[in-house]
Amino acid sequence: MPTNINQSKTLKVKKEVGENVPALSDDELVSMSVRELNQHLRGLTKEDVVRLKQRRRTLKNRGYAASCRIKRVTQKEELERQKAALQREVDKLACENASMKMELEALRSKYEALQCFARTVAHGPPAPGKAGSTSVITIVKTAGQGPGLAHCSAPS
Amino acid sequence: MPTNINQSKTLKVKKEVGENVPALSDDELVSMSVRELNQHLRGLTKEDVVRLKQRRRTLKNRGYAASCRIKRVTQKEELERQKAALQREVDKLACENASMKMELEALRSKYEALQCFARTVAHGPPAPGKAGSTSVITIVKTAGQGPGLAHCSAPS
DNA sequence: CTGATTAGTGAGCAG
DNA sequence: CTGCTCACTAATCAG
Repeated sequence: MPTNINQSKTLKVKKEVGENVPALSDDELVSMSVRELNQHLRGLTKEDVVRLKQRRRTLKNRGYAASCRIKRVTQKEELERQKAALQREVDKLACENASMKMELEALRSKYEALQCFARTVAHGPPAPGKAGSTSVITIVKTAGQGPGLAHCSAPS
Repeated sequence: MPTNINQSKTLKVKKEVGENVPALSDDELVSMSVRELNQHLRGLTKEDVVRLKQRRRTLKNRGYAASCRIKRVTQKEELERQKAALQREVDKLACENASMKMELEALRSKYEALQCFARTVAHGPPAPGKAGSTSVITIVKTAGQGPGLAHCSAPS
């Protein structure tokens, strides 16, 4: 609203001064180089020159303020984006962590079972009771792994 | 600047109308209940009432704008705070993850070593060579753990 | 001088 | 009406 007022005022004044000035629009004025501006400034009252330059400054400021607002929301969005990415990474790591914890526990069980078995065979070397050793191996196999124990359990 | 201008104008007008009104300050006017305001409104021109109410609205708006800006920066700080907390959690989880990975690998080594040992004793039950079994046990002990293997390795 | 930022202001929406 | 937010403006800062 105040912009329109200022604009119409300025246009009026310029039309009174002379019709060779095609009543610059805001867009024209704001996107004009300093050199171009000086060309349009020829033959104007010192007061009009000041007025026009001030209008240009105001228009420029309007754009700066808009940029500032856009930048503000952009930065905020960027922050939220980074936050979301970090949250995803936390979830991923937590998941990996949980599965590794399970894997570790399973391996510990297998290890203890194998330890039991080792103790058994170590204590009774001359009499490898088929029932005892086989049962231990069976339990171990259900714990998860295959090749190592399977190979180990193979009767020789 | 425009605020001061408006203020002085308003004060002037009120002083011209009557001296019973103690020339309300901005703070007084803005922090006044509607009931209190109505008391101060008695005996004023309809125009003055409108002017005073408008000034109050403007002052209120000034406060609202300030609140809005404070809220904006507060929210931004909160976002950054949360982001930092998530980053810390990521670091913590990544650390845990790495140490668990190492633990898992160590346990796997121990497991394989024990597997080797078990195979050895299973293959040669009647001749438990002290050197062979002891050497395997020694290797396992360097891998990390103590009690399980130590107990297992105890010659019986 | 140019561009960015801040506080104040009115418009306008939501409750 | 109250409170909040947006766009605009002038003032002011930084380069």
